[in-house]
Amino acid sequence: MPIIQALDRALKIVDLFTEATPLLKITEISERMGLHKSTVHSLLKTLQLHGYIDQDADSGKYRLGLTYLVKSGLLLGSMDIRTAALPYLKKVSSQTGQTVHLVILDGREGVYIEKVEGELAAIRYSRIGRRVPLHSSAVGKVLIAFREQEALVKLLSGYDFTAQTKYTITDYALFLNELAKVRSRGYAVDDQENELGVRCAAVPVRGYGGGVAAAISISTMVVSVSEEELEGYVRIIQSAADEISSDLGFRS
Amino acid sequence: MPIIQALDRALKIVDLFTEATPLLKITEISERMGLHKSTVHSLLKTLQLHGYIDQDADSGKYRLGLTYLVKSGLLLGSMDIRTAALPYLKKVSSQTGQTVHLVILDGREGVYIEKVEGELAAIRYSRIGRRVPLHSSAVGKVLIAFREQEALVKLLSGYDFTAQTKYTITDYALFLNELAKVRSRGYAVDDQENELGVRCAAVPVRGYGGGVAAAISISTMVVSVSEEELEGYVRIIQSAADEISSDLGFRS
DNA sequence: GAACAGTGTTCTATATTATAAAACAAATGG
DNA sequence: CCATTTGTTTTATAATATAGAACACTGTTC
Repeated sequence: MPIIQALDRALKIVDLFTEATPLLKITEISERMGLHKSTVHSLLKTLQLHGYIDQDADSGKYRLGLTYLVKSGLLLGSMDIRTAALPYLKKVSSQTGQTVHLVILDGREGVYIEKVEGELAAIRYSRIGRRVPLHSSAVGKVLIAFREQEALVKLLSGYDFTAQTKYTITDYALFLNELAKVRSRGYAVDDQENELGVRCAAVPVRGYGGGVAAAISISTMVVSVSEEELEGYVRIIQSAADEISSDLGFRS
Repeated sequence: MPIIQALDRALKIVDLFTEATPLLKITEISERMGLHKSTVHSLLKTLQLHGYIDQDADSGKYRLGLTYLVKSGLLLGSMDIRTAALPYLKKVSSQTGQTVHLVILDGREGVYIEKVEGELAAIRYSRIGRRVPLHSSAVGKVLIAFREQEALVKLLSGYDFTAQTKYTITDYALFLNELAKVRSRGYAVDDQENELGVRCAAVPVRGYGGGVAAAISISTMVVSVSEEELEGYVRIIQSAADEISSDLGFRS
């Protein structure tokens, strides 16, 4: 097990910032580490670049950076939503026999963070961690439909509406129209827009703050499930999503 | 500004763990970083050593470690207590003309995290970040007096009762007795036990959870302030501490 | 006010250390 | 059961971290 000295030293330096000594000078650090000033300086600057430490404006001393807050929030957030959702996803899948997904927004794409395969359908293209376009998927539509107009415009400026199938919406105005429909109905549909032969529906999961934290989708094969049947499934994933949202602390 | 490559790469790797992709295989990481597997492996193992990433038990995949939670808690905690306390410390100092300290526990020592000098007294030995023994200071006594018996015994096992002055309590049993007195009175006194000519009083500041988060002390010169006057000061720092505790979310 | 001790920073040489290739083992899957 | 893909270990080399020296800057002390 080879240990990278530079990295190891840097993380040990960070450990020097305790409740007792939240502010440290570069000289103090080099003394306590038994390292040269210049060595410590280089390590500190690199840590600072990533926000692991900050430099006090006037005193010039170093303190722990906000990256720790950011990453810990991320840690808690993602842990919660998956563990909260999984039992409900399994329930929906066993009720319907279809494949169910949990997807969150990452930049300008959706990302599958959970998948429960149904007995009836075999959806191949999805996999946990895999990315999915926003404009060609039900989950993608749900993930951005409820955002504020301003944020939405910014997100979609320069967006690449590449056609995935012949049914994919490739026009900006048409897509905005589609999103308005999603808002009014409360759920999104993708009718072979992402993959031929596959029709999906998706509903939003809301987090503590009320924002859309994730989307749940159900994927069906057009040859075996009609549009009417899919609408029935929508009600099922809707109530599952509501229960998950409630578990996450959302009150409507 | 020289950037340490190894450290920079390691922190970039950590950044790959997003809400969207909380679990990553070593191969995925090396692909996305454009680095060799073995290089990534070494970096990961070193990060893991410090708890910045964890390895999933059965899948073998990596995820963000709990160190982020620990350090962010630390960050919030220390930031809150100092900013919350400072205005009250200044008020006490200007009211009394004496020097006021804010001290927290770090291992088996107290550490000054704030100091407001009074006009009348010039306390030389203290300084922010400097350490003070638990057994010879009023703040030290307060910091540990309200801990549970079990934790207290563990903390004091093998404790070094070095005499700071001829008045220092150097006996374990006598010290436990002193701590009992602190608990019953609600405040602690150090009568030239840490420095000849200096007499201090200290009271606890309680955090959100109810535990003793810090201690506030007032330091006086024995030649200018009588024991009776010091008792008057105790009431002043007591109410200051209560207000700070309240600001920190403590409800009695 | 001048000398001084302290600070953080930049630059440069060299020698240590990170790096990636290869070889290995262990698991996965068709 | 062979073929892939995985994570890990080992090893050589070359790139990189390291610390020394020199720098500029601040604030203290006499």
